[in-house]
Amino acid sequence: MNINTSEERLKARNIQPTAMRLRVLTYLVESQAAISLSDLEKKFSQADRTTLFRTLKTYLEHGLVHQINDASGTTKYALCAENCTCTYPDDIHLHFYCSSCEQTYCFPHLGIPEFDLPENFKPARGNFVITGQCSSCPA
Amino acid sequence: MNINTSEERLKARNIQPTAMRLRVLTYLVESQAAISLSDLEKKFSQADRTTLFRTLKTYLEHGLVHQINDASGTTKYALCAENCTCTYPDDIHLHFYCSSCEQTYCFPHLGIPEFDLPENFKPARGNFVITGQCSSCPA
DNA sequence: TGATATTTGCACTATTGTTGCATGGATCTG
DNA sequence: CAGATCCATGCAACAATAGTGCAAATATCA
Ligand SMILES: [Mn+2]
Ligand SMILES: [Mn+2]
Ligand SMILES: [Zn+2]
Ligand SMILES: [Zn+2]
Repeated sequence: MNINTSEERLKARNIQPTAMRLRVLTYLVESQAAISLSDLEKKFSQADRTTLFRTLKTYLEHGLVHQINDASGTTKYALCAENCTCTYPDDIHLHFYCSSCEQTYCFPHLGIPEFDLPENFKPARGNFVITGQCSSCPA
Repeated sequence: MNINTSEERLKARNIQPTAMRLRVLTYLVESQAAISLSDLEKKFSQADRTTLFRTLKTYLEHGLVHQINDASGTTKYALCAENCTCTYPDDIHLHFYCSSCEQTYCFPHLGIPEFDLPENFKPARGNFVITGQCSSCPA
């Protein structure tokens, strides 16, 4: 499947491509780091908070984005790879939260090793975050 | 250093052993899983929320407990090993959050591998949580 | 004992995340 | 195209968690 436009990308995940959803997706594509709901509020100040919240919720439910719980207290979101299903451990990767600039980065090439869980512990999802200082911030 | 009593354990971390702090520590020792502030509120309903909040904060600042951000929305706390300094990656371990019973487990024997971070990314702390179903919950 | 420092309790505040409901626009069906 | 239906949006309110300011109580020290 070849996805060129934002509209096609939404349709591929069975998301109705409304004006707002297209604009949020464009913002996500352009962002280098993961974004939060309050980031969206700042970017789209004319739109209602609830609409943006539900936009992210819809994206999440349809596997367009994944959720990141860094130590910042606010949930962040980042685009999934085109054919990602967010299954553990295949599609789970490391995240890095910079406590200086408060940006959260995806490291998709750093996969998560399989942990040797005790008998009858069934993994479903994973959240792996390293906190520290990123390369853009002075030591 | 040999730490037998709760009082000694607090003093070893330079925490003044008040009555409340001793009771909370005992509860932490007895707990099999990580606890939240609201767990403490239920357990010690006579005490003020703020006191319990600040007790955990003090424990955290003195390295007696470590903080776990599972996906439950509430921060959890668990006792550190006696000589733990919470440094990455030495003292960081995997946590498991059961979405059925909402308990959070420490797996201290499952260490965290060193990730090959890009140049000039300086790790300081880590939060590694797998969500799923624990061995006590029916499939 | 009196002075000083720490701990606790109460009342508020802040932030994030979430839901109910009414409205408006899009989409479907005949 | 008209009417019915469905979905997205906006507004308001709510809930849960986290955190602060300040004064009273308690412990510690000289
Ligand atoms: Mn990511
Ligand atoms: Mn732990
Ligand atoms: Zn940074
Ligand atoms: Zn369980």
